[in-house]
Amino acid sequence: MSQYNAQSIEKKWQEKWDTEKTYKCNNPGDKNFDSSKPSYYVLDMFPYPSGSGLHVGHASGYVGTDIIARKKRMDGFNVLHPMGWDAFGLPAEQYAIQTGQHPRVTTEVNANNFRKQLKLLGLSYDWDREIDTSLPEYYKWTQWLFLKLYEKGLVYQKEVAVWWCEDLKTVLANEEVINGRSERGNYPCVRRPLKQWVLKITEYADRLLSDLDLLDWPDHIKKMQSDWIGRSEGAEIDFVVENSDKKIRVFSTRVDTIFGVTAVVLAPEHPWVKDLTTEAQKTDVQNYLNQTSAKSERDRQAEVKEISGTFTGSYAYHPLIANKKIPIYIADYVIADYGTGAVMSVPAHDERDYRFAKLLELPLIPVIKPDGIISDIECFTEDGVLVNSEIFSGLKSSDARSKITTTLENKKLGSKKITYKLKDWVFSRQRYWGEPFPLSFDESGNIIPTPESELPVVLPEMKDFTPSEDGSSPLARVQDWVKYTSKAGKSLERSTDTMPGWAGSCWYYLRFMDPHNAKEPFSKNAISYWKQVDLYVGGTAHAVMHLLYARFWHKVFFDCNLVPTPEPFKKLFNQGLVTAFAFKDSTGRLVVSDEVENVEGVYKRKSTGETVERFITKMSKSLKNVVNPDDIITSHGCDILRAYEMFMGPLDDEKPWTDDGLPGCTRFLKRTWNLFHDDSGEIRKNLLRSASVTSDFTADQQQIEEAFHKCLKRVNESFVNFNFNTSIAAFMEYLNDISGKVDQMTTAQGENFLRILSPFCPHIAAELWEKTQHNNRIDFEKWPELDLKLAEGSTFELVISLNGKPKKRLKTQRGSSSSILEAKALEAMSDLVSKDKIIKTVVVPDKLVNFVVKS
RNA sequence: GCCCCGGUGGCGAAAUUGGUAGACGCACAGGACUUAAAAUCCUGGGCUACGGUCAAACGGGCGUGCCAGUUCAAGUCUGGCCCGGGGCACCA
Repeated sequence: MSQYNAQSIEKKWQEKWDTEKTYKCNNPGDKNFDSSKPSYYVLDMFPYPSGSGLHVGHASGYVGTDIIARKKRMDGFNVLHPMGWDAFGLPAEQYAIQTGQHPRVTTEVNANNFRKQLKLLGLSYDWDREIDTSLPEYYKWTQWLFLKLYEKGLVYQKEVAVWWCEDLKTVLANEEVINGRSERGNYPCVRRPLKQWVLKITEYADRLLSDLDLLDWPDHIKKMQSDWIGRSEGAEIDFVVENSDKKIRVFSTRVDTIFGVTAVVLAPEHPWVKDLTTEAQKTDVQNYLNQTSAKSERDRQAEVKEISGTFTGSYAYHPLIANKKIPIYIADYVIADYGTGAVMSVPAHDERDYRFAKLLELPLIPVIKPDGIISDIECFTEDGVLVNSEIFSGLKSSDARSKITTTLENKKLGSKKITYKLKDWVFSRQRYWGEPFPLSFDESGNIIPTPESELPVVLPEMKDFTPSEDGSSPLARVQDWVKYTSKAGKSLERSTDTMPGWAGSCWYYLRFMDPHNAKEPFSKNAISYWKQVDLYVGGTAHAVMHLLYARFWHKVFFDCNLVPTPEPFKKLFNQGLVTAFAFKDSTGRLVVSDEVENVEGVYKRKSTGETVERFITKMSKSLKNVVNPDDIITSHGCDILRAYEMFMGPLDDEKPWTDDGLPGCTRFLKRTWNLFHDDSGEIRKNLLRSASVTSDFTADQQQIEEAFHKCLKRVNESFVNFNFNTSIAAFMEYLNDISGKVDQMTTAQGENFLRILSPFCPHIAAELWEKTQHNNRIDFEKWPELDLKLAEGSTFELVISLNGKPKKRLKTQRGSSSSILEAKALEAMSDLVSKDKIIKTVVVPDKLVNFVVKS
């Protein structure tokens, strides 16, 4: 056999790895655990096993982490590289409902398909650690950990105006609603008061923000998190209402503008609106309230530019100006659940207040002047110098803020305050497919946590698990599950809500450390060895929700002494989305890919010949532009697909999939195969382990050695930023460099090449390793040591330039002194420059000589 | 509107601290092998209404979105602008 047959090699090795458990990762305490090795935990964001399976986009991230895991093994680490299923949650349930099956069944079928696909990619997971968040042996510990949050007082029940999605028949978290529509399915959502379980994530807001500094994460992700947390420093100020004992509390970051206040504005939902409305204004206010509540939340957000509001008839006293009365308004630009739901309106220095004042013809009182420059802007929103502000006039904005706040504190009319955009996390869902809460109610309505001995609270089997019309949870229909008698003999009723899909993923990375522990979520032993995730790779889609929630839970565990680190994911890397081409016609209607043909660079609809426009978008079933890795593996091979996905570009770049580059990688692996085989298809004798060794390198062997170290240098460098495209390029270059010299190649040189190839293309490397008489596994071979001298070579091309423009090149010994370089360059340039015209010479050793001449 | 990231050949892309722009591939063109094709191998290439020449070799000029600046030297640094992608969006 001589031809490179990817499929048979890959099948052989995948079966071997499976039965041999080559990539099994031992824990401290296990028989084969090597405690002398340091740990490395590299994790993919585990998938929700969808019905459509993996596409080539998922594969690129998984291949990337696999390359890193394999390299780390060769660097002598114990590598934890696991995979599992994020199986609970809305998408799984929606899919089950659509296909008329039970989610338990679809989840299993889909997971089987995913596992099969992942194995076809040759990924070196320890499959013994596979987990499924929807199995009782897993969610028992989700419930157990939830009770830790409960014990810490971080769980409460509250009647809150929550996002309700009529189509999904459930409550959604703030993070799950985008512009008034559900993130999943894009259905309209409305605000609705419902009693819900809520987690006090706001108690951790400050730490979630400041601990971002500890993390090696991409800046844009950190920024998205800090924007979401939305910390702002300011003050709360009380405005005493005229003829009343009420004080309206407002929040402002611009206390320095307080002397410019011309109105106090409440959100329409503010609880005091009714009380503050005078008889004369009653109709106006009622009309306005009707008008705003009729607007759906979505409309309110869409009409950002339009401002509206009305007068309540009441007045409040300015806290710092004696006897000055300020009118009280209501307006829907003020948000009820941010800050205090009320603001002091300073039209001269705030954009929205300005528009509001223009609309209602309120006066402008400028109290801040730009520092230095004269400006005639009516609404100046930046910091400056105070004017017209009694004793504070002349102060800079920042100084004025602290001085005025102190004055207000002394008068007991205000205080420093930090406000967050982050809200507490609405944690219950009125759906079936999730973890039941380990909480019950006794006859007087007290909350009774389920004792550990009675965990898990098993999700009851239901034939019809569709959401209820009235918004109550489907579990409420399982009466004999809801009502039960506790071991202590009390008759109790269970909470019928389930946890959101995020619950399982809040701690799965910890379970992977000790996945079969029946006594605890993870052992002290395991967590103190693995500590935290060293490298976490996934798409940017989870930048806010999953990553914020998991950090929150982890911090609670840290406070409970369950984990040794304050953060779960040390380094985060965002793999770029692999997109695909799609087509639309002149009316903007989508045209499925298989109806389109390329006629000399113009895309046309096959049936009509009409020109269509190509654009780039996510892969989706409906556009028929999903590319499945299985197909490429069948037609080309897994190693070829792996090499190509990496060769397409840096791992964090977004890129559209095309087949165009596949032939290049196919040739690359064929050439690799042929490197180890002679023309008759026999394995080359000089590369066998038993080949005789000569003491000195021939000239060719020396060149092969230099080419190898040049290649190794680039491959090593690609592990810094995961731009593995340059690794593949370096391999190809190596093959070009040594072509014609392969008869001379030594066994050790062949071995080294296979070693550094193996993380990228593990099957062909394993096969050639075996064929060259090695009976161990290449996967645990030591990664070769770089010899920088060899990598750079003994000579270089000296560039000689004139006024910065390269003119000549000279092969030169590396390490030559500046004076030698200058002399050589001068001699070489004698036909172009005479020495007396040179006004300056710049010499960069091992690089170039530049002569500057007068023009 | 605000914030972040990016813009390099026909295409995907590469390029330490500023120091040979276009590595490595794809596609393309020419050649070798072949009855032929596939496969394989070799060769070529940024652009140029410049000089040169029958043609070429060769030489010049211009080139990393645009304009300016710093520098002996700019894809890389600085300022302004244009385009594309992403995030946030009445958060007081």
